[in-house]
Amino acid sequence: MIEIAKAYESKQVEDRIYKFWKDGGYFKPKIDSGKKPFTIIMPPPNVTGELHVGHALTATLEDIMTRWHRMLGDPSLWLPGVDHAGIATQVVVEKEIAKEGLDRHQMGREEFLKRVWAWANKSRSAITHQHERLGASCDWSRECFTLDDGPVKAVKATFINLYNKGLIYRGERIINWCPRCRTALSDLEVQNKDLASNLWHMKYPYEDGSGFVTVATTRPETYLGDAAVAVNPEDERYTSLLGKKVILPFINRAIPIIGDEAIDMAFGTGMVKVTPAHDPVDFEISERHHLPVIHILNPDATMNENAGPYAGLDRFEARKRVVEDFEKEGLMEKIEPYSHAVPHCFRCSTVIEPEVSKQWFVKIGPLAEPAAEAVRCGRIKILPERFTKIYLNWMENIRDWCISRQLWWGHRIPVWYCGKCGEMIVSADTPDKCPKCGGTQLEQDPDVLDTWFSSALWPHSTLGWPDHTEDLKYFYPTSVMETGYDILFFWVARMIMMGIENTGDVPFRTVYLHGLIRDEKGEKMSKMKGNVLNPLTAIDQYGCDALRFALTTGTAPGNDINMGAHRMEAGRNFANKLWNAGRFVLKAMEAEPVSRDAFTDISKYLTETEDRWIVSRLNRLVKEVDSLLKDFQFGEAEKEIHDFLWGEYCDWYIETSKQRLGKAGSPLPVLAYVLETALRLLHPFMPFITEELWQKMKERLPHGTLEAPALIVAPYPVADDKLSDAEAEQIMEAVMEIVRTIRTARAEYKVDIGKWVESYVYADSLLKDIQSRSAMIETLARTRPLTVLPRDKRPAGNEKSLVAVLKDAEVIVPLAGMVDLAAEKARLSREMEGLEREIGRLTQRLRDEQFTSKAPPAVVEKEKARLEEYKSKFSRMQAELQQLG
RNA sequence: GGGCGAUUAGCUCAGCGGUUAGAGCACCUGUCUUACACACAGGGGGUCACAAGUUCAAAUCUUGUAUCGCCCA
Repeated sequence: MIEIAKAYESKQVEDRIYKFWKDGGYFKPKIDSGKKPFTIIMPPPNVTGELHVGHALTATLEDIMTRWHRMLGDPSLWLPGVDHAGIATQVVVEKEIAKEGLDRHQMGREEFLKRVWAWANKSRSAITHQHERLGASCDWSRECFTLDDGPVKAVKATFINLYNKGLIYRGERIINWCPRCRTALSDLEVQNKDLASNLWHMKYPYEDGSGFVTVATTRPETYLGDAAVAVNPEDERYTSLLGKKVILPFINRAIPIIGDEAIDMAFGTGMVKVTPAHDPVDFEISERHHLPVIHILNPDATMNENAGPYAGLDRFEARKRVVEDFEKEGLMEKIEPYSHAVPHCFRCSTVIEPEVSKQWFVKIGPLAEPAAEAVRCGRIKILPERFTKIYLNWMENIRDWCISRQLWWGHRIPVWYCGKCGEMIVSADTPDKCPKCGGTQLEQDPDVLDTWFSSALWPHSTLGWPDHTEDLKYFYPTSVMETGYDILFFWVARMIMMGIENTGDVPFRTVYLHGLIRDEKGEKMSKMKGNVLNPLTAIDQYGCDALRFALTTGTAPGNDINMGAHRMEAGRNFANKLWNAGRFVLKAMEAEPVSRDAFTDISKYLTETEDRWIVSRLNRLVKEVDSLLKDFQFGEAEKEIHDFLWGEYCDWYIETSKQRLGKAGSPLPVLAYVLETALRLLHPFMPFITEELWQKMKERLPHGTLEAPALIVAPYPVADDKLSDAEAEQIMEAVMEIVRTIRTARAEYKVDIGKWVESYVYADSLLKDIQSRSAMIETLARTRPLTVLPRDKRPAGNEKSLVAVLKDAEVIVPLAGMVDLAAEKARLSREMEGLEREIGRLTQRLRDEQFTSKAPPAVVEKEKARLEEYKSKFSRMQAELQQLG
């Protein structure tokens, strides 16, 4: 037989196993109309570059669910894909060509797009490779890109449908303009940052020269675009001023003082300037009062010709100059420090300009209402539940969605304009002449759609919509949408709106949101800080299973995760522990064959108490994991499996089995059976090491014992209550307690590791069971001779011994000459004090009629049993104390 | 300004109505015991942020306070 490596070497395993799965076709579900499928559409990562550890978490959680369902026998589809990520990718490639001293305008649209495609193709293969390294069991045959023909068709169909229904319109409204990207952005793509700035109190003289008014603003340069000064009509300070006019200094434009309810009387002087072209609230005011909309900025945020003396200046330079000029003329009443939210571009962090612009919008109300209702009535469940409120709050306060982008990379808007008659043609195919005037001078809208417009269709466009494909019929609505909570609005909310609109059904039943990955100190990872954890580096260093363990264990759904080397080390150590347990069992299997029936009916091999115990514990674990997985508590499920394998199977069962191997009544069938079941349980979480060990077991078992060709498609364990055995568990608890007690005694009195010590155990009810386990106790505790006797055989006397009173037994370790009698007495007394306190509390509680009548009977019974146990322990301790003299 | 989350052992976090509250790491002691030193055995360490309330029973539910973080406006 081939030597099995002493330590688990992930590098020797992962690529080979992944190829084995892929070649075996296990990732591709078989459509079976008799079975309910399980479907996850992967939220597509951006094609901007490589995956980060947040994507690794997404992939791990989705893989856990997919593998679990696949093992349950559900036709399971995990459909992978990548997002063209319009603005993000364009920014990245622009930076690339900037290194060559180029910009996209010099290059031209066509050349530039070639570069972006080259970039995208490279990234796509990198992303695929990374997913493979992560063990992702997704169906690569269905892999999709948002600019593939299918999604393109879906985008066009959706645009045209919505346009025809009047839900897409073109209009002049306030949008967010990024002067660096030179495109409009939606409200979601803006990040507000609180910045320390000033509130400038500027004076505008009355037209009639009778004085001046003072307005407070955070953006003094926009005075150039002012169309009015506004006060609240209720504001008694200013009612007499309504209708008067003031002059804008330096440009000498007269503007009226108007009254509008939107004005906050408490802000500044209660009198504000109104700049309709560059402020959302002011724009609304201007519509109510028919004020002129005066643009003062060029697309690159320099001042335009309306800025008079400031034309040509950058916006921040203009601000400086305006302030200086007002100060020089004594028109600056005061400048007070003021902190306020300033909008920034979420991709390039440039300060955004709110700006009136002609753009395409989605009228969102009619889409949002059914989307909100689907969550409100529970057709879609959001986990953790607290995000439901956040979702609904957003949906209920949503504003129309600006979907046109002045970018080149993306879905071109399917609209043409006739150069002759100005007719607008909305069409999926390129029209050759104007349907109105027959003109052939048609020009397509130069803009592309917001990336998130195509991602919104993702759960159905990937399955073939608008065509009525078999995939769409079978796999839609999908089961779960799993993603980070930071993407709730971008993705999930819009997918729900568009899914319902296009298909009439919700896109998914459950939304599972995970937390963000932070670094070890809890700080957000960013390239700037240099604290980014590259998943491939982590995998190289610790192994994929270790990384997956680190990402998902000991975390609660929706909570942020602090990642660092420590967590991955823990994962690696666990993998190694499991590997060595496997190595132990596999080696034994080479020496001693395990027959097939151990896997069909283990009960006939449960010869000893510990066999019944471990199988009983395993069965409890299976039940527990099942219910945790159903409840989306992946981390908790994984931890339970970890604790069982390490703390029970390795620490106790393997240890006790060593003495029995190779003899009659060998525990090997049980060792193998429990390990095989545990491997199946653990497989969704740590797929590589489990598959590798499972295959090695399969090789060492009679042909056909393990029916499945691979663990990835082996059945997930099902609990069998016939295997649970309370009696065996009680006996083993007593045995383990005895062993631990003797070990502690040895350690406390620094008994040489090689030295055997004598010990006595006195018991009654479990006497026979403990006696039958005495060989085991001897070995595990290195105690010999071990005498197990009924309590009435206990000789009187006060030899200097270490004494411990346990739940079902007393343990005496003589340790001649070493025991400090006073210390022993003190220890016993301390323990008794604690017991006394507990006894008092329990007695009182059980005497309380409220408790006995209101608490569930099981709880009352439990408390009674505890009281009895403590009382018994207490009186036995009392007796021991007396013996010690 | 509104909402959400966190506050539990030195650190990072689980637990979220029912035993005297757990894990990993770190720390201390001892072991290379024939699966594993990426390990084994043992140990120390916590008025579960604070206050009031609900309950037979609160780390767990409610309300308030404080500190930190996030989201929205």
